[in-house]
This record gives sequence, structure tokens and C-alpha cells, in this order.
Amino acid sequence: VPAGATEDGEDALATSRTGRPTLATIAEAAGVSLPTVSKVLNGKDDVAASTRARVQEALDEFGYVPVSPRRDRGTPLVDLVLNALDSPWAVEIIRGVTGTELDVVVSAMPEGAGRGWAQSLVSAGRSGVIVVTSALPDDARQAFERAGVPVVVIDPVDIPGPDVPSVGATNWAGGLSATQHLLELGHRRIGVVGGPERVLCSRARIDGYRAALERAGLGVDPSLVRYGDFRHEGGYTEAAALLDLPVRPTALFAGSDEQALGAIEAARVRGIAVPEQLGIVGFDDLPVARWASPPLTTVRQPLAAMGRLAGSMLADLVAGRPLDHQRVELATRLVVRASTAPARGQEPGREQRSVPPARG
Amino acid sequence: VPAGATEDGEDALATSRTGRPTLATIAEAAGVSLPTVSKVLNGKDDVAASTRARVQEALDEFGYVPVSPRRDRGTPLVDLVLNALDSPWAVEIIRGVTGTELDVVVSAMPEGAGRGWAQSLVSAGRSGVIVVTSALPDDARQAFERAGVPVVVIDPVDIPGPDVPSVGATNWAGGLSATQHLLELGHRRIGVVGGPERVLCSRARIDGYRAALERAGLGVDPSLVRYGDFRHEGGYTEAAALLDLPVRPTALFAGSDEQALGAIEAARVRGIAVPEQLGIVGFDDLPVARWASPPLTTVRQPLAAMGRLAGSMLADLVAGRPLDHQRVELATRLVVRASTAPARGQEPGREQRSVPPARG
DNA sequence: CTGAAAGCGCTTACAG
DNA sequence: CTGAAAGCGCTTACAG
Repeated sequence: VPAGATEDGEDALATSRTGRPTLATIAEAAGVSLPTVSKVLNGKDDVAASTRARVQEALDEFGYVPVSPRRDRGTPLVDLVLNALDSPWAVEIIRGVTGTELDVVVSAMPEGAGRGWAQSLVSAGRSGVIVVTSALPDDARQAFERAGVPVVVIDPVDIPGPDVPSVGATNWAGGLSATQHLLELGHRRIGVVGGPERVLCSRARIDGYRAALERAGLGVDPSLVRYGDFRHEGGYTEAAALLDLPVRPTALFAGSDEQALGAIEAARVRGIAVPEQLGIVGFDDLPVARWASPPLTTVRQPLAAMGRLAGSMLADLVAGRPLDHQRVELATRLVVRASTAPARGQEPGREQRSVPPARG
Repeated sequence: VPAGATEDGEDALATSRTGRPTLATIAEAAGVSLPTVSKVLNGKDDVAASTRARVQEALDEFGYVPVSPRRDRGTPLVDLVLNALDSPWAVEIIRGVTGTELDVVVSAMPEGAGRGWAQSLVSAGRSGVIVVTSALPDDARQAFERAGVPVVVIDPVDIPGPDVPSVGATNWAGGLSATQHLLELGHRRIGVVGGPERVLCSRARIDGYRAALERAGLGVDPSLVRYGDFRHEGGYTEAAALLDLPVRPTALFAGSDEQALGAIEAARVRGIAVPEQLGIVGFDDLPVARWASPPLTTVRQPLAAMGRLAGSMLADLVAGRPLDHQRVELATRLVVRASTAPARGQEPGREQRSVPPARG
């Protein structure tokens, strides 16, 4: 091959047996020798800035990943990326994923996670990535795809594209069953303390609530629907607002267990007895739901099972096995405990309509 | 070197530049060729059983660890081993450790964890290990030591030997301050729902309780000291036993927040108001403590900080930096919320001694 | 600053 | 079943 042939021979560049680019590929593309590429990779400083830049560009272009024996044999090493590590929620997911045949590195989603973040995981030798409740930035998704590192998303905030496998729960059905439970107990004035309005799973739960009411021939009173942030404080504040209404609801459906506990506290502070004067249904069925006083009626979301499923889907992808389904939703299930009870009959002398004013 | 020299030349065996044994070391020791050792390592089946056994023996003897680029450069990969992944407790520790400059693989301590378990972590390329609230089996400790993989223990169940670095909290001082808080509020009949009697940190907390009582000139009534298992159910059961005593305590000190929540529920079921009729102090200050109704007064154990410290100690050891201290205890701190209040004055017509019968 | 050369630790056909 | 030989992808002195 005559000198100068590098210009037009991109297809002829040396690659490893596996097809992945090697130091030789990069060296050829950047028009330098193999040791020079090695130096750039190892951060040695005896490389001219311009050479370094050229090599770096080639490394980026080819998505070079140093051989890591980990990626090829033994238990695959994957990253489990959570956006918040300050809730009992997280540990349920972690428990599920670590229960699979994967080695799981737990990390938090960094602020401006993008291409650079994805590449750092790739070059750290991760065989795959599970992203929980975070948006997967588009450039990160592309970087993973180019490097052949599969990604599975748990409980996506946005509807992921058809090429991103994801695991969720039947949030809509959960909202429906929670509300039906309260309706069956005789409640007619049922408030909602939901999660953020724009988050997918939260919307679905509230839509389930609406559906249950409409199915029962009741309208939705918009003043009874409030949005929080899934956290305790928001649950407390929004529940307080509902309890301070001129005609307060007799039951609340909360978007999470944590919010439900906030609602219990808002009731306790006002001397409103749960469940006698106020029924409360949560969502998640975290261990804390059993530890609440009174123990919380809630919609069980099988978080550990979702983690386990995401793990096994990822294991399949890592092993090159095709997925049966790109999107799986696991069933939620109502767990009745002590925070709900039959609604009291109309309290005499108290102005209360059995059916709230209908509204779309 | 004449053939047959392998017999007596153990010191002359080939090793890598770093001093670690290589395939050549093992091959020489086992009296086979290098490819044969490679085959054994990779589980190929074209090796005679007897040869395989001989090679395996040499691998064990020399503590052979395949080169893993991970162990030498980039962010160190460590294992965080928890004995239970079903409590909000775990996520606090995880949060702390993942906050350090380490990649953290989270796993559960397997049943009969020993030498084999340690070796599997070593050969999976872990640069270090953090063990949480589990006994580190002696043979595992030795295996890690031989492989040069450092270990740090968080909140050890046994007092670790002087050569095992560990991080804990000032449990004794925590038990003392919890009890002093209740004494200052005027409580004289204070019960304990502790963790398992034999677990170190639990013992220390109860000893702190004893010390506070004795310092106040009060004896310890053994019928008021009960042992649970740190879990909700145990807290409920043991608190129930104390509340059903002919003369029940006016306050309880629980060994964990989870137990304290069990105690709150035991009180609620009996119609005993917290804090008016029963003060409750927990231990840990997990997020759930803030979410309880009423919000829980508790002894804050800086779990995330403990995780962070263990992580940075491990990072030091991995980098070959000596540790300043082998054993560090971080300070606990009383957090007063709404589950404690001044003790009621002697209830008229109620037979109740202000000082319980003294007993060693 | 750069790269030819030697070398490291390991794996992979393949001959016997 | 075993191992000499070739080779892989990378790093490390070291000469210019």
C-alpha cells in the first residue's frame, strides 16, 4: 500500500477479529503510529497537542473502546443508573436487578449526561445499561448504540422510541383499581394528590382515576385534582389544600406511598381520623406502606420484579439474544390495609353533595 | 536451566513485572505448558482431569488473578456487599459509597460466603470490597489479603481484627443521648425495644441506655428491656409486650426507626396517643422517620457519611496510601421531632412509681 | 515529539 | 490430551 492511501481507504482500515476498532484502526485513520495512539489513550504528555487532537478525533469517530476482558467473558458488568438515590423506591429496583445474573454498578444520573457520559460508561467496560426513571438523552442513546452497548429503560419519563426496550407497570389500571376501591367503599368525593403533571406514569395513574369516576357515572371535579412531586412534602401540602376545602373529600388517592404518608400527616395534624373520616390509598407498596400508622392501603407496583425483568432483558441483549417484547408492563395490584374503610353515611347537618358537580 | 529444575526452584518461578503470578508462573509450578493453563482458566474441556486438578492447585496456591485492565487504571471497581437489600437502610449506605470516586457493584452477601466467594470477586476484577453489617468470614478475609484486595467493613457485627479497617457510629453515645432526652422530658419509666442481643451495635445502644439511667440515679428494670431484630414486626411485638405490662412505660427507646414505627403502630392499635401518653425515640433517622405520623424523634446515624468514608478509605487502600485510622466512629446526633413530649405529671388515681425498682 | 523494535500476558489454530 | 508456534492488542524503553 503506497503512502497516502489512508485518505480513501476507510473500509480497508484494520479492525480486530470482533470487528471493533483497535489501536491500529485509529493509528491508520489518524495517520500516526500505534504507540502514539497508546500514549494519547494513557494520557502521557509527550504528544504534540495537534497530534493528540487528531488522534482524539479518530478515537471519537470510531467509538474506540479499549479491550476489557470483562466485556467478553464472565458475568456481564452493567450500570444501573438512577436519577435519585434518596428514596426507598430505589432500593426495590436495585434489589430486583441485582437478583439477576449480572454484576450491577449502581450510579446516579449526572447533571448534563450526554455523549461524554455514555462514552465513559462504554470505556469503563460496561456491557449494558439500565436507566431508571430518567430521560435517556438522544446523543447518549446514539453513543451506546454505536458502541454496541444495549440499554433498557425502567418506568420511562417519556415514551421511549420503539428501539429502546423498556419495562413499566400498568399505571392506568392501578389508578383505576385504587379509585374503584374507594367508590366501592361508598366514597363519592375523592381527591387526587398526583405526581408531576408531565410525567408519564403519573398521568396514567390520574387518567385511571378519571376513568373509574366516569365509569361510575360521576364527573371529575377539577378542584379535587392536584399535582405534587411524588415526595412527602408535596403530599402533605397538596393534601392539606384538599382537606381545607369548604367541602373536603372523604378519600384521597395519592400518586405514591411517600405522598400518601404526607397526606396521613396532614390529616393527623388536623385531627381528621384515618380511615374513619378520610380514606387514603397510596401507590407503590414500598415497605414503608406496611410500617405506616395506620398501615397503608396501596397499589402494589412490582418494583423488584420490574428490576429483575429489566435485568434479564438486558442479559439477553448482551448475549445477543433477540427480545420477545420491546415494551413490557407488569401488573399492579391493590393491597387493602387499614387506611381505607367504608365511607360514613351522609353526616346530618353537614352540607355535602353525594355527587360532585360534573365536569369533563 | 536443565529439565527437572522446577522441583526446587519455587523462588525462581516466572512472575510478572508487578510481582503477581502469571500464566507462566502457574505453568512452571504445575509442570505444564502455558496454553494448558490458559485452557483450564477458560474452562475448555480438552484437558485431562488429573492435569486440570494439578493446574487448579497451582492456581489456588499462587492466588492467580487474570490481568484485568480495570484493576490497574481508570476508576477502581469495588464491590459493596450488603447482607440484606430489603430496608431503606441499605440505600443510605449505597448513596454514600456511590458518592465517592469509585465504581460500585452492589451485591448481597451469599449464604455460605467464604474463600470461593472472595476469589470470584477477585477474579471478576474488583479492586476492593466494602462489607456492610455482615461477618467477614476468616477464609474470605485471607483470600482477599492474598490477592492484595483491600476490604473495609461498615458497622461490623463482630469486633473486627486490628487489620480490618472499619467504619461505625457512636452507638453507645446515641443510646445515651436518646435516653437522656427522655429523662429530661420527665420520663422515669423508659422501656427499650432493642435489636438482637448479640449484635455489637445493638448492645452498645442498650448499654448507653443503661448508662443514662444509672447516671440519673435510676436503676435498670430488666422487665423493660426487650430484644427484637431491628425490624418492624419485632418492634410491634416487643412494644406491645411492654405496653401490656401492668404498669406500662411512659416512653420507649427503639433500636431502629423501623422498630420505632412498629411501636407507634402498637400504641395506635391500643388507643395510646403518641407523644401525649407515650414518647418514642428511634435510631437511624432514615427518611421514613420524617414521614412517620407523628414525625419521629430519633438518633441520627450518618449512614451516607459512613458510606462515603468507607469509600474514601477503600480508595486510599486501593491507591496504596496508608490509612490514618483503622477504626473510625462517626458521631450520632439526637433529632427531636414530634414523637416525644414532656411526660405527664403523676396521673391522679393511677398507681405509678416515679422511680422503678432498682436493679443492677 | 515520534515511531521502529522488543516485549508482555494471553489465546488460538493445529500438528502430533 | 498436550504444547510448539503464531498471533493479538497493547505498552514500554529508547533512538533519533
